[in-house]
Amino acid sequence: MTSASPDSYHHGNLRDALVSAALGALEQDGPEALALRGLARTVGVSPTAVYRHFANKDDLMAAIATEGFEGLSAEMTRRLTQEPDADALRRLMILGEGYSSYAMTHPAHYRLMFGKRMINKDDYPVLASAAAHSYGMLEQAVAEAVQAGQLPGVPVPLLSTMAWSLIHGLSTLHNDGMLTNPDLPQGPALGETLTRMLALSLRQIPDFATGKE
Amino acid sequence: MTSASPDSYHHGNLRDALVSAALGALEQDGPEALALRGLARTVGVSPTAVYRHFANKDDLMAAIATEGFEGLSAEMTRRLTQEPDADALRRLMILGEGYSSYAMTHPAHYRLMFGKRMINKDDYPVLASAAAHSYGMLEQAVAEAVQAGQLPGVPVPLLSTMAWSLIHGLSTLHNDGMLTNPDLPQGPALGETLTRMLALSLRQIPDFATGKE
DNA sequence: ACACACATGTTGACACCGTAAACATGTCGC
DNA sequence: GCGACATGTTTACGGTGTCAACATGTGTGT
Repeated sequence: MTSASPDSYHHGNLRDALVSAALGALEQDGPEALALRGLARTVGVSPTAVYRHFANKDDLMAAIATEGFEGLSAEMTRRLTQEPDADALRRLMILGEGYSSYAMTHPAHYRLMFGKRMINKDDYPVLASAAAHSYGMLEQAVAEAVQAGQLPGVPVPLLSTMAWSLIHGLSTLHNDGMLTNPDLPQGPALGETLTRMLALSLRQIPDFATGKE
Repeated sequence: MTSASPDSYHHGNLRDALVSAALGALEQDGPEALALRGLARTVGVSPTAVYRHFANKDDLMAAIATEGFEGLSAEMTRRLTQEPDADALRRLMILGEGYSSYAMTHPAHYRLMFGKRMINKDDYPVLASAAAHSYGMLEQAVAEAVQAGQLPGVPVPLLSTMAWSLIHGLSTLHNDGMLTNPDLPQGPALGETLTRMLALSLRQIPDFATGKE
């Protein structure tokens, strides 16, 4: 182990420096512009030094995506602790607002997190687990709301998938500039409004909605 | 103009051939693997011949994305005509099912359609208009359902955005392999179920859901 | 204290990509 | 029939990810 020796041959902490540089470059130029050689350049190291810390570009991106899901979970947790007395349905709203807010304030990072088919490919189990944890927070809140009688007895996976789809779709459409209608609330307010609409409408969903007619 | 002369120096219909090759390569290897040189190779033409028909790679991708939105709209229209007597709310369900079905059966194409920030960039107005048309079909069905009293008097852009977000989010999560819960309906059935849930839950949304509390 | 194993960083090379400029060839209108 | 123009080719450049071989420090065991 080395304490951060700042110069000369050995960098000290290249891995973290590369990830930091990547996060910076991400929101600057978008995920498509991410280049290993570019990162090496900004960190001040030779192009192939990256391969001492990451097997390849996908590996680097998986690390960045993992950090993204961790940040997403952290933001949701942070908001939950700010409102400790919220009931289950309110917690679901808080999660939705936190989720969409994080996604909308880190558009390039969020896009990268879903950019490649790296999750559940047996490779990158750490990433898969970080992603599962973020989704698990949503599902748990849904399950608790069902148990508390605040949501109907529709199967929890269905309700959770509906919630996740709405929040994820809203975030990506927003980040892709597809929601340009001026009558719409802008920015995080849009996430709040739609999350509220979702929660309140789910309360009333009839049980037979899941069956064939 | 040339009738399709099949050989020799002039290809006859390089542009269409390139787009076709691109569509094939898309679902085969994913949108990231799309390469102009690769397309030229499969079509049997020199690498730079592409530039006689497309200004650059973005231009080609915009054309492909445009075709995607047109196919999406066509699929939704096709399903509507199969059930001409459907009321407004039922039409909304049909659109949702058609949308998600198209997205899930053309995952790479659908990803490309939202892959780059090409829409609404003043460039590619044809693409922007094709995308707007697809969304417009949803919005129109929502508006008609509101007028028919089948959906509450919540502002139409909000309801439409909610519907679009849910369907889009569901499609992308599915295509990214994020919906692995075995208790969930698989494939198009998932789109049908969630679309039905959406439509039926939206019916019950309270008007005050859009306001601050 | 010292040597050596190992982690880390570098150099050079290769194949691939997007794209521009200059050139070749075929086609269509006058 | 001839010339303008559309279409396709060749060549070239800088960029990328990645591999193999090499260089350089650092920490550990004796």
